[in-house]
Amino acid sequence: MELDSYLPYLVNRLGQRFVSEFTPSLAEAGIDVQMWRALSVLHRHGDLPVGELSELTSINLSTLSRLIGRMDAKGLALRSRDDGDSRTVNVRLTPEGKRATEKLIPEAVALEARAVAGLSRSEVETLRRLLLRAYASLEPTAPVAA
Amino acid sequence: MELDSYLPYLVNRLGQRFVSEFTPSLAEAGIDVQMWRALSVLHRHGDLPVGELSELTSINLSTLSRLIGRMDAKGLALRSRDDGDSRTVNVRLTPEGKRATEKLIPEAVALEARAVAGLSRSEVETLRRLLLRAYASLEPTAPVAA
DNA sequence: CGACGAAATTTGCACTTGCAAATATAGGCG
DNA sequence: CGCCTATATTTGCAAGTGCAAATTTCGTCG
Repeated sequence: MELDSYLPYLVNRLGQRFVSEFTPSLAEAGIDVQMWRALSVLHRHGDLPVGELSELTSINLSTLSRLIGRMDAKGLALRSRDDGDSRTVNVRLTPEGKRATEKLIPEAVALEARAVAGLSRSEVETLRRLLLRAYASLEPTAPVAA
Repeated sequence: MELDSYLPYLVNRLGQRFVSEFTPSLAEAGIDVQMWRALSVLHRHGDLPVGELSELTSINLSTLSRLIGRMDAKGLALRSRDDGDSRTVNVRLTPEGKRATEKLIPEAVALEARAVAGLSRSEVETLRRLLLRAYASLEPTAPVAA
């Protein structure tokens, strides 16, 4: 195995760099990376059940459950039992959560811009598409030729 | 910000999927993801000072220090003060550490293969190159147009 | 040579994490 | 309607994690 061209290595290394570069911006707002992930997904998708939020953020369910507790305590998000199926708990951003998220977006955009500074527009598009395809290809539900 | 095409999101999501898909294989060997990262980098590079290992694995120094302790306890790696500069501690795989790593490589390769199953050889190459360039572009030492 | 600031690593501490077990609610069946 | 299994979420527990402070050694300057 050639580690230097091993895809999981390259991907996670870049991911970690995104994290460590963004952490300082978040820290100013008293937010950590996991919380940012939840906030940005909720901002994009609106109310979500805990389980779906877990899938969309790739945050472990039990971890997420406690994270939501912290977001609640900070006044950034709320829980409410679903009307239809009350096994389900829906999470929603508070206005303050929305504001906090939007305040961070410019920095997030700037970070991405910095990462792709050396790439052409079409290279960026290519990168996105390939990441999406690799991700889909690892879908746990239907990946292997069963 | 369009989250669904936001690069840090796509990258970290794929990275997390690599992790969660590989974790079971590792668990059988009593190894966790961080330990695997250290093992594979040491396998590739040979002896390394803790600091360099930290950079190459993207593992926080203090975390890594303790991780090395665990690897030592498991008989997978050894520490030794550097001959030249004894502030430096070098980490080395034991034969058992090397064996354990090599035993896992086929599964790691298979995972990568699964991820790129839908991509052509040249698309995979493109993906690698773009990841590398984005990574380099975020180099903390010389990134911003100062 | 002894003192002083820099570099590499480790440790104290408070908090987060994931697994597995527990809880809460649904929905189907006799 | 009550019971049993499945689904959604939370919690107990035993680690793992990162920041900042402490430790160890180095290299230089007076």
